[in-house]
Amino acid sequence: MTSEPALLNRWRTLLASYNAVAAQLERALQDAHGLTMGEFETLDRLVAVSCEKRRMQDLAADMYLSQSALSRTVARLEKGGLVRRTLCEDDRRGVFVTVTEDGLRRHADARVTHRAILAEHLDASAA
Amino acid sequence: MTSEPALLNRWRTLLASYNAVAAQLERALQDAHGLTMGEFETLDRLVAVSCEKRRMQDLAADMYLSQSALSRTVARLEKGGLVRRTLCEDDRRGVFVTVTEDGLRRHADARVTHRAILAEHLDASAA
DNA sequence: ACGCATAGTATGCGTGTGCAAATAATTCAG
DNA sequence: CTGAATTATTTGCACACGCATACTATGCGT
Repeated sequence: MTSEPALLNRWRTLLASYNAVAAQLERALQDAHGLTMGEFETLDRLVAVSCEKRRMQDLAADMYLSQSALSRTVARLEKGGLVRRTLCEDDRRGVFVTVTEDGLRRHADARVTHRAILAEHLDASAA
Repeated sequence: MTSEPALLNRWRTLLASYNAVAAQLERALQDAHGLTMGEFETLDRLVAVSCEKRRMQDLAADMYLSQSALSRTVARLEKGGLVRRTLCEDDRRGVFVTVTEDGLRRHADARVTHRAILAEHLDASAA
């Protein structure tokens, strides 16, 4: 059990760190690659297992986004041609999501920016 | 200088911790007190120096919110009667913000919820 | 006094989000 | 085999946010 003021302190630190980094990330990814942070994180997770198709719910599982937000995020990515949604034949309630060639390229580019921002702003706001 | 995978790891952790706690906080504060996280944080900062009036810009300084967001947040708080905006006589460009009696009460109530959520969810997602 | 650059706040606009309800497909009781 | 309960995803809606811009008030040079 942690003391109350210590908890508050940790929260304030977390809040500050997160917002500092997130703001820069959002801005940089948007300006340089036209991607939301959520869109990039989604791509990042998809690419990590690009060998296999992933269902929406699998994606949602280790994402901080709500199901509805994820649905729309994938929709945007699909509209941009970075991702494809295909019906799951086994269980037609499910939807498979796969990264396209374009998606792979955009992700590779954005990844550089992403890492750069982390290196620059995550150390600065370290705990 | 930190290694690249380590940075990524720290970021993922930060992301997860923040979102876990923030989501619960937002929900709890909203359900129990009709307050946004931003509204509560604003109140919290105002109450901390309730002896003195604070200008918008002073508030903005140690807040993660943009100026426009802060402006609207204070506007909402004012509409709810938790806060009062008065012109700064010295420099009439500035606006002073003060907490009302109602604001103090609501904050005191919400503070309990706030601390409880932190205690419950901040340790769980500790680094 | 006048105009011009600057500071402090507020507002129009578009966007992403979460919640709750809707839709679509599957499973299971009877 | 039919209808209720369940799972997977999408959509209607309202809201908070950031950016760029507009608006008001100071300060300063002339």
